[in-house]
Amino acid sequence: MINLNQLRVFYYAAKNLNFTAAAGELFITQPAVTAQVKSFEEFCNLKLFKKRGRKVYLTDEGKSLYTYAKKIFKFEKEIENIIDDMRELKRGILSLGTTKAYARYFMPLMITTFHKNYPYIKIQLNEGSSLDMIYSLLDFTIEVAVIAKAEDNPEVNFFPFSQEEMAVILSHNHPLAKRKSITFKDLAAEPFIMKEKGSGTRKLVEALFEQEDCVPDVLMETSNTEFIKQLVQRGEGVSFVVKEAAAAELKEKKLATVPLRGPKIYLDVSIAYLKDQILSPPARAFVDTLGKLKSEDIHPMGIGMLMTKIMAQRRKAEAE
Amino acid sequence: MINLNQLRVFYYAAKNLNFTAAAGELFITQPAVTAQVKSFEEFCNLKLFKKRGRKVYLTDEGKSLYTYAKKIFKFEKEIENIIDDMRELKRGILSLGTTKAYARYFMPLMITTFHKNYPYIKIQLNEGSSLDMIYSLLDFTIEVAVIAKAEDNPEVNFFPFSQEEMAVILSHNHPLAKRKSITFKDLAAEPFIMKEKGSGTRKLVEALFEQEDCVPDVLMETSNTEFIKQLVQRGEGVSFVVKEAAAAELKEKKLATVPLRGPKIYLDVSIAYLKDQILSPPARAFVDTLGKLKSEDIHPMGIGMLMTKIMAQRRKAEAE
DNA sequence: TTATATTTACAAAAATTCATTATCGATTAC
DNA sequence: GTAATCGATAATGAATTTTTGTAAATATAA
Repeated sequence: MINLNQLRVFYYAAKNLNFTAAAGELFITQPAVTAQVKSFEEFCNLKLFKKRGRKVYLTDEGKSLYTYAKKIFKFEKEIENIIDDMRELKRGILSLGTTKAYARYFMPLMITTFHKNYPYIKIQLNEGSSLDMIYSLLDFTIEVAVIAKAEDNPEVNFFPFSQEEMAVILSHNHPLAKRKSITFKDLAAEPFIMKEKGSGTRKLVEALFEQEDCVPDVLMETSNTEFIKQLVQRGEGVSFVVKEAAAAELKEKKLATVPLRGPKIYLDVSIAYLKDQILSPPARAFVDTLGKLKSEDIHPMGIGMLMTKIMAQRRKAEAE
Repeated sequence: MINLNQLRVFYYAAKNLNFTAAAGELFITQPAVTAQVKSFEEFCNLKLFKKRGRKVYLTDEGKSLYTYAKKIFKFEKEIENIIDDMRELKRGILSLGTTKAYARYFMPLMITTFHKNYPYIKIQLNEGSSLDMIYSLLDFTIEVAVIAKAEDNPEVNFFPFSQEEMAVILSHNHPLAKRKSITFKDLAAEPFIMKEKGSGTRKLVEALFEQEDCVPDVLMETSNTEFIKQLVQRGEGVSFVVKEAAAAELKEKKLATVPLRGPKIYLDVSIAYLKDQILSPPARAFVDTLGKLKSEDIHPMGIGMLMTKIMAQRRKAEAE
């Protein structure tokens, strides 16, 4: 195994053909160069320099080694640049995970914003239920997840980030659609389209039914919110979803909603990442970006408001 | 400047994804690996490994660095091989210098013999007068010269190697050609074709004329022995050359020779290289090869005898 | 030519880096 | 549940590297 410190000193000495100049570049003294070159020559069992008066030349052997040493120190310089780039977020990978709803309604904007600030960071976005994403955190597939706190996990930190208003959705001609307000007891009598296991929404729905001492009549369960909306639209059943996810259909009167009796229901959305895990610079930057949005405002704030806010910030930024 | 020792430890740790195994490969203990990796991470200001239970993984940043570190240590291995090759004479350059006469009559055989023993060593053969070759030694163009000791030089070591018999050459119909023997006094009366300045032969000739208190009537001087022989053959003058260099013409009766009165005259041929200069392995090997030939025999021995001897050795070697 | 500056070599001492031992805590495998 | 595996930590000691201070040789300039 070569002593690469000796090789480095040899390289600088060979480059300059002057030990004193090499010492200057290496920020050491000249005797240190002499000593290291000597050690390296002894290690190689080869003379690498020949001296004539106070001038220094490479032997043929020295020339051979120099051409290879050059390559090594070219790569060293590359590595230094890469380290700097990674530190300064000019290079890197951000592995995110989120739920389908967020992926569709919120992440695109969030990510383009992030990408504008950090244009050299590649983004990998994984989708799945909140629980899936927790597993992905645990097996290092992703570093940060934007999910509902579907299930607590001792190894994962959750930082509440936003609250999404939920809404009952019904087909437009559904009998309940005419009511002023309803309760979960009412919903228990209807076929219910439930989100899949591991979903944060499902956990919330189950809790709400239980609160009112009733059980949903689950017609089917799926992870696909688009599918849920279509089934509800056809009058196959009712469901309870993030309001923003059905905003378009509600506006276009394809779906109906009725307020629940009592306070509005929100789905807590959190930023999640592993406990005791130092985040990579890209992940850190992403979390900070989200954190900044949150800290400046009062809750509850859902996707809709956040989007409005982000758009406003971007317009402002572009105007400057 | 990266601490390449730290990079090496990182590389082995990343390769194994196991600090203890890396320690084993590096012949150090595991705490040393932990410490070096930690130092390197601190230097980079980046986390390079993530740990889950007692398993270790690379972060994305670690993966980036690993791909580059691999390249560095691939080159390190190459350098190690080159060093070994150079030490073991499986690679290298032999820069020789010699006179035209030797280059033509002796070196080809000498070099093919050397090349058979050291097939991977490239040979660079320079030609010139003995003095030219001394200058080439001094400016590092060549490392070893096989020349006459035309001029002593305080920086050059001369090791007598062989003695070449000299001969007066005359045109076949030259009046002196009929004599039983001649002296330099006789030659002083004839137009003399002299070798160029710096030539070992010239130095010898001048000394011999001086010994007999006369000066040569120099018709012309040249470095080209072939040219000398042609001029002599045409009867333009006489000359004094290494007998072996005119062997063919003498045999074919194109040239005549007459013995000098007194003992035979020899031109001393030496191996020369710089004083206090450690020879490169190829040069060392070449000098040793010549040295071995010399030490086994009694002087005087000229090119002709040496050639015979080398041929005999080679036949013997081939028979084995 | 002499004086001056430059450049490498050498030796001893100082400083720094590096590795080891011993131990702990966490995790995994049997 | 026990033993084995693996990485982290701290104190100690060894090895390496660097510096300081000269010396010797040789260019450079006056």
